[in-house]
Amino acid sequence: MVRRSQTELAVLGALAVEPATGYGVREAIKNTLGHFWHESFGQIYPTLAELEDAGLVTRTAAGQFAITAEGRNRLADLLAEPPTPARPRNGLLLRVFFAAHMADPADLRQLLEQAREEAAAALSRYETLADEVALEANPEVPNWMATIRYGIRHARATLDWAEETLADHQLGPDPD
Amino acid sequence: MVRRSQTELAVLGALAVEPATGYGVREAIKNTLGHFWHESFGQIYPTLAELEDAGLVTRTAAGQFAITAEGRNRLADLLAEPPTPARPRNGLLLRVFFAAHMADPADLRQLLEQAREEAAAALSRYETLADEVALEANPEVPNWMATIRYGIRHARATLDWAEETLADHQLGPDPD
DNA sequence: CTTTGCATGTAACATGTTACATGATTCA
DNA sequence: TGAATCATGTAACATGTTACATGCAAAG
Repeated sequence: MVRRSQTELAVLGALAVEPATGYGVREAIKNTLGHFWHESFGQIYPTLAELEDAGLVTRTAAGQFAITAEGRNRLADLLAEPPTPARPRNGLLLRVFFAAHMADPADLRQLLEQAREEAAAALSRYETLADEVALEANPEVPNWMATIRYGIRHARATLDWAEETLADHQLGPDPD
Repeated sequence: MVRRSQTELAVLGALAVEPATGYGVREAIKNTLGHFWHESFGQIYPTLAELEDAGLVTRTAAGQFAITAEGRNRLADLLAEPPTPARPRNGLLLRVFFAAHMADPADLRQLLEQAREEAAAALSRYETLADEVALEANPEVPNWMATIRYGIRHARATLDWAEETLADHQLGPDPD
């Protein structure tokens, strides 16, 4: 039984798409799951070692890790589990909530403007990503697109909220 | 210099609103910041002890913790810092992304339905909360409302996404 | 009088990041 | 040949949760 079930899920999932080195698993996660998931090497290598011990992955002749039949079963089990509830920790909202205690009201404006810029940037990254993914020939594409659509909706929610809140505080949009 | 800057910010912020016991700080965070922030006792008590050592809070005669002038300066400094970027870890999207490897396609449907229910429940909690907060006589109310509006927009984004995705997979809404 | 809520704290554990050490390969 | 990228791993640290121990006060 391997702990770290969420990391385990991410690693097994990545290897279910295609075999990869530990480095490659991290690249895969960074490039394709990057907008909603993160793993560091310090998590990936120990997890791969444990998965190998448990017979859920093996090393191929080419020096890559590949998922085993047992690994696929384990992956299916993990996918059926409800997501572990993440405790909320939103640094942006924490600051907005206590904004009355800021030294300078401009601090709030800057915070909101930065949130707006980041959301706008995220939005255009998602649009590009959606175009790229749509071209791939893979039965998993609909699911991948669903995660991108989630990103788009939430980025737009943040963008609209930031603009609304800027207007609400009569700080107005950046005139430059 | 106290580490744990985000916990420090949450605790100082709570005490800037009004003095409280350690227990009360946790209640305040749970009740008012609950939808976007979380702290456990294991974080709060050591942080309060460090804040006291640093002269940022003191114990009142009534046995409560109160923020000092230095504490308010520190709070203003922390509020001016950009939010520490949270590494994304969305267990729902992780499962959706790898849904092709689920044992049973109904698992995806169940996942999405649960996300939809949770978002709907969150939405109605926010509506209630907004009504309550609107009645409070406190200059911070506009900022508090802003955080609730953020919650509403994001809950609605999740709700719409879940319904869209359920329809997309031709699984349809739950007929019961 | 006993249960619930208020209150404080710690120790063990789980999780996760960062910095470092090391070396092969590729490409300019 | 030198820089960048691929590749593996560990150790120290930071953060955060959970379970436990303890006791008081209020309410029923």
